[in-house]
Amino acid sequence: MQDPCQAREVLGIVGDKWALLIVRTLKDGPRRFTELKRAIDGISQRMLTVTLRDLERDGILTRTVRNVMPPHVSYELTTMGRTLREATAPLLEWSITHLPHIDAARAAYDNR
Amino acid sequence: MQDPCQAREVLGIVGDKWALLIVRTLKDGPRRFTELKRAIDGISQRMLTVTLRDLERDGILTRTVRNVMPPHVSYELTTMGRTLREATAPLLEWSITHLPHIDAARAAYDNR
DNA sequence: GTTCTCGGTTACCGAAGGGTACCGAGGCAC
DNA sequence: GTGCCTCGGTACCCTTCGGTAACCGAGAAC
Repeated sequence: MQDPCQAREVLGIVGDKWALLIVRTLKDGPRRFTELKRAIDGISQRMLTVTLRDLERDGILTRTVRNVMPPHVSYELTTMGRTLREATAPLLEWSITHLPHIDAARAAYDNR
Repeated sequence: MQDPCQAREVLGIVGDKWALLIVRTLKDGPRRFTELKRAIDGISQRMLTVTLRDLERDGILTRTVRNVMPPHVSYELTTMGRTLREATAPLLEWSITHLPHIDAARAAYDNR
């Protein structure tokens, strides 16, 4: 790993809370906008729109519009997106397994 | 992975650009404040202070002060911090190797 | 005595994050 | 007709994030 400082700007994108969760949710295939909104608890409509747009711009996922009414827009990981998914999986797993430890550490810190 | 939504708040911490870079920089042992500042190109003094404090609070690293003058403060990963380091390594590596692809995708998107 | 160092803290302020209300067009019930 | 629903997205607005710059205190170097 020769230049971690150049990675800074990339981390600004993929090291985003919502981006990580979106990529994770798309791991099993394409999803529609509203499906993502329902699957990712707590994300607002605006943040979903904005983050999807950013990820599309960066080539992580594709956006496919079918011109029907009501609108049908589906999002799917690109090849690069799938490699990103693999790279982020350990971090997501870590977050879930260590959530209680972090809560405990934080409580201990705040009681000092 | 049963509850990705609870992971959201954890990701708010560890999925932070600066936190990822700090954890990475500490992988080879303790570092002093100014060493970190020099190693992590582009971080401001304020963000280094704030992020270190958050990571200490969450039990990712320890802060050791030696009461000498000039001050000597060193930061070191905890056991949990080292497991986090392992979980984030793939993402950092991915960021560095895919930086050019992302730049290209973004340029293509913006030219549309 | 002036200036440098380390490891911060604080005030200021612009930029970015993020929630809510609203939109448009078709379908359906009545 | 008239309501009201859905889907995907935007406009508005407030709040937090985060960079810059100034300051600190005590020793040490010049």
